Amino acid sequence: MTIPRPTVRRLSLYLREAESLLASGTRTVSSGELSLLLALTGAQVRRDLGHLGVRGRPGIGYRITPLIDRLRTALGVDRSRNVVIVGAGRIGRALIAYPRFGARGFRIVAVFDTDPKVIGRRLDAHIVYGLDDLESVIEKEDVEMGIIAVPEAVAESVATRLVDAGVGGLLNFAPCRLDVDAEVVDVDLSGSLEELAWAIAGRVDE
Amino acid sequence: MTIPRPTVRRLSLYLREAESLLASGTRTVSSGELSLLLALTGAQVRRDLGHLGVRGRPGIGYRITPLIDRLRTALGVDRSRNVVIVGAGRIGRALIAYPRFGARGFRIVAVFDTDPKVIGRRLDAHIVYGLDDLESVIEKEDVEMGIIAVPEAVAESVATRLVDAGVGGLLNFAPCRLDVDAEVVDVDLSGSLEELAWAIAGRVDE
DNA sequence: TAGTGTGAAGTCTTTCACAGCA
DNA sequence: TGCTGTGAAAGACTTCACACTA
Repeated sequence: MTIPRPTVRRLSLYLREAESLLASGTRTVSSGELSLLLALTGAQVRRDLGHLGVRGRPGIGYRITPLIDRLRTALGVDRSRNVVIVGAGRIGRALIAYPRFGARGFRIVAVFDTDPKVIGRRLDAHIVYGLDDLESVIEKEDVEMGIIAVPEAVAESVATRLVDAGVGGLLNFAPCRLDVDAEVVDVDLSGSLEELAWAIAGRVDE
Repeated sequence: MTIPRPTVRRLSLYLREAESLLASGTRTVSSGELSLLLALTGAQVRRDLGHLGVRGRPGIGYRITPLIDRLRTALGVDRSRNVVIVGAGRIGRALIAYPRFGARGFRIVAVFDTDPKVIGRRLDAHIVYGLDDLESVIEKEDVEMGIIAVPEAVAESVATRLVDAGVGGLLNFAPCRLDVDAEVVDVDLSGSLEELAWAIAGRVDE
């Protein structure tokens, strides 16, 4: 039972919405309600939740607590995971204390940089390590994921070192492809703005 | 001739790669070469470029200079566009001087915040404005796009003000849906990390 | 009655495979 | 010969529509 990638991306939205509904005292939600909140169709919501094996009750909808539990296990955020950030530049520093990471069980256990002026400095709760310590920290802290927030020029070499040290997943902010033997999710900031420029330019050929 | 959304997302990659090839002195590139560089298939590259009306030469490939020109006009980055950032927190500050925005013609013309301790302060080349100035600056500077880097609680009200003031496109970093009459591209940082967690958890139901 | 679960249909995207061309 | 451009096939995802049910 494999879940389509577009569904996976939506699971995150369902989880966020379900938690918010639970916080507001709601116990149960229908596919129609969720579809309005998230700008989807009811059929899509039912299909997506069906992929997870979540069953709703006709006439009622889905019970929120089991829904949240199932979403968490499906996304793999039902337990804590250790994460390192490589690159203590602007993007790296913005992510160090990003509260939503902590709320999903992603624990930033170390931050690395190559700049001697930054190494050893305290950023939020973290002392910045030199890149030399990468492998030892990853092993000691049982790191599962890495965030690449370094310049393009060194992104692939950093990625390779992370993967060789045992990291299985990379969140890549560098504007290039990472050719490594690990799962990679790219966050393409400029690409997203270009997609937006295309959309407002009228979506058509001039 | 409308371009599929998945193709649009790749156009940005082709543009990046083509510029890099041009810089290294290459004049011509085949679909096979591009597909290797970007981890796509040759057929996909040819189909994508075909959507743009770009023609290659059998036996040779695509001429890089016209390819770049065509990609730029298709993406709507063939001219400069004025952009504002709302929210001078960690994410907003990381984006103020993000060099790839400038390289694509996105000009950050103003940064806004509500925090009196930040308003009036200089961040890179920008003085932070109070939110009160939002509408006047947008009008004066002919702003086409806005970047939402504020907390979820105020994201939608900020978005509505931007759109009412005439901004046609929003890049949204807040973890919520923006229900506004404008093009919106979401950058879901936590969602991306959750997608990665799902991927390394084995992509299957336990 | 209000809402689920799901075959079947529809739509969108990718890939195949190959004629045609410089 | 090496590579394009593209019908046709395949595959992936979404939507329809409705029997079913608590």
